[in-house]
Amino acid sequence: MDGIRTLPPANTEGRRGRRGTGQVRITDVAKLAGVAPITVSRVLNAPGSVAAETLRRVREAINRTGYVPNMLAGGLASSRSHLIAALVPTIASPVFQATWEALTETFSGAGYHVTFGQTGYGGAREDELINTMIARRPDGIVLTGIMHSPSGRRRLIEADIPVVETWDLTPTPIDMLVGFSHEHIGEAVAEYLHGKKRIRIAIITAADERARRRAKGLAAAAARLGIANVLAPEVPMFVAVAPGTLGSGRRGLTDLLARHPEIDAVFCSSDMLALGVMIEAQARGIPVPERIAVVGYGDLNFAADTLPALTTVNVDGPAIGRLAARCIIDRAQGRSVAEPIVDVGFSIVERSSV
Amino acid sequence: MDGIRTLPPANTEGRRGRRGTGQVRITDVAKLAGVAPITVSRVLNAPGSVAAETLRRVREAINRTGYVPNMLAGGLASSRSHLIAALVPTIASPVFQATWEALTETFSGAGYHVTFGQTGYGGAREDELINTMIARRPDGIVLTGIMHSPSGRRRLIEADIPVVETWDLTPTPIDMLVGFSHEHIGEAVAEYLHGKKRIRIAIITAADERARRRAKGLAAAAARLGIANVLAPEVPMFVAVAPGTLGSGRRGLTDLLARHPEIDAVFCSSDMLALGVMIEAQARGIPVPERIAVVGYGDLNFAADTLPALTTVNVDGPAIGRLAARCIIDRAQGRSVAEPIVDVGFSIVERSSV
DNA sequence: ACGCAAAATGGTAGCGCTACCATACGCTTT
DNA sequence: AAAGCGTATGGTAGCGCTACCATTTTGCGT
Repeated sequence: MDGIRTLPPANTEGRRGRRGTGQVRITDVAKLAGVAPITVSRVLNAPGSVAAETLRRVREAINRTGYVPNMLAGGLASSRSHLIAALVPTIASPVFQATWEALTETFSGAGYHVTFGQTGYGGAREDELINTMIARRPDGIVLTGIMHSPSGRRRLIEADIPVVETWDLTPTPIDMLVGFSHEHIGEAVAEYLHGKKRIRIAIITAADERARRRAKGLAAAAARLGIANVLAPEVPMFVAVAPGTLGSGRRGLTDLLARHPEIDAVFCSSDMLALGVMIEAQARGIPVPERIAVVGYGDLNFAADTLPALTTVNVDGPAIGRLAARCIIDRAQGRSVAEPIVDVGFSIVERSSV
Repeated sequence: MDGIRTLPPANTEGRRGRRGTGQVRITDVAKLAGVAPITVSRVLNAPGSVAAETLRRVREAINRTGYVPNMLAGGLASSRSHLIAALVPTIASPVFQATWEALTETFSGAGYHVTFGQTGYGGAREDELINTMIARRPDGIVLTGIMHSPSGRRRLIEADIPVVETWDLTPTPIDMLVGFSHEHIGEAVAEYLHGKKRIRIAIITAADERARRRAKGLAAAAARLGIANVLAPEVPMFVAVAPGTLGSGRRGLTDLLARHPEIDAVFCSSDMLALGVMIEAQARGIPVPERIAVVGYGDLNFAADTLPALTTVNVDGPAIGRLAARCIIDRAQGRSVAEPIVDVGFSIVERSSV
């Protein structure tokens, strides 16, 4: 690939006084290529505006010197850091994985680097994180969920950085929004299970704000449909620490069965919880779906391979990532954003656990 | 918390010519507090060197103006970006999750922000990523696995940035190293299964370099122990696309059973694959561990809750993260690193699937 | 051949911050 | 009282890059 040997840092002044890092600078490349520094800058940032022969000479000088641009300096000078800050509950959650992947990919293709900040599920460190992120002057900020804290909202607005809220819906976004309604999901699942003649629906949910809203949506619809409040006034619920694990799914079913032996369906706030429920059911010899139906959320890559295959709620994660990135890229390039609020919807994937 | 209203950007020059972002700068804060800009800088970076009363005045001015430091400028001036670049195969893998969490946490406590770059499991984009990372002048770089490409090694060395390779072992690291031996894990599992009288060991592995080395270690030890080559010359193996999923675990067992019905143990390159194997066994009515023993890798948070509970290999991920961060922090603060090469080892967690 | 626009290149002056050294002021030491 | 020292603060000059405008060169129509 690059058989050319790298030249030693050719700055004649040795280590250049006491400051700086002694690395190759744009002026070193410029000298070697016999052009002005600004021309090297153009080769890197707007090669279309440079003559072919100059382009060649400069590129050779770049290879020879092993020059790597200093984006701190570039960002300071141009007010464009080519950095995107994404605030997420946790980086590793499989539910968001596809979204962050698509987001990163789309931004990457447009020359941006995405950096993640983890707020934790409670969103406790959100305000603090917003500050450290703004300090790096990102060209855009992607939020998971809508921003509630007024001080956070104010800081984001004052920073004058394009913001996309994702994975939720609100009539009053800070700026742009790509998401879907968690309440609607709960309602749709209630209606779906009602259609399958289930009348004692229970919920196992992680202590996560959006999961709770799905639960609320289900409870409301269940009451409206006249189910789940025949024997008990409310939908039986088990709340686990976020993020939900297989183990908490098992414990959830155990607990629900002890308190409400009559339940005939469980809606879980994640597929992992649902898998736990099915494993606990198996351990107890309870047939799924005959005796108890199970519905997950997330449509993770294992959902189709469980025993029985898991019926779950699918959200088009990659679409959220792509669209969110698109919003910010458009805005950064001065184009107006066609649809600043997008509802990507959801679907129930019917398999064998209901 | 902050009931103080934020002042409007108080720069008298309006938007300050055509450049800049029109935001609050350190000089604005300095003017309001009646001190020199450098004193504000000290309040933020070395508060111990500022008198108590000055500290108070400056902090009040910071709150009043809503000042957020510009780290691009600060990093350029001080050659310290307070940024750490971590190159990982994929951000979302549960196997690494605890490591990246501990890494981020440790760095965060020392005032650094960790930014991730995803190389993909093949490490295809590694070289390219190294360049874009170096362009941001991080104060340290954390690699997953050891760096093989000579051009990558050269660039990292020339960039003169502290580097820690993790999650693997080599006698010739670029700089520092925190990891363990994948070959040893394979050998230990072979010996463990041999001790349990298993003599027909098979492997289900993702197409990941380190997973392959664990497999090799197992095969070598199996041959040495005189097992697994009685009927077949080699250890039966099923290779799945990385990262391994529950589904590929199921398909792996199906395939192995068809080709080698005599197998009595399976070593999987991840707990998720192992769970798939156990589910497929259940679907076929094959008792685990009686007929087939299953060993996973990763000791993920669901391993104790599967049916039967999964015997697996545990690696102290948080320790790797913490130690790697410590190495770089020590180096950045000019301290010499006590142990530049650390082997954190591993352990086999015995549960019920063997 | 000439004028004029477009294309290519360069000079200068910052971007917002901190390193470096200088200064001012108290307080102790001899 | 003079000298010396430590502490707190400030002035100046960059860090390495790009915006902005000026200048030079080229192409092209008439």
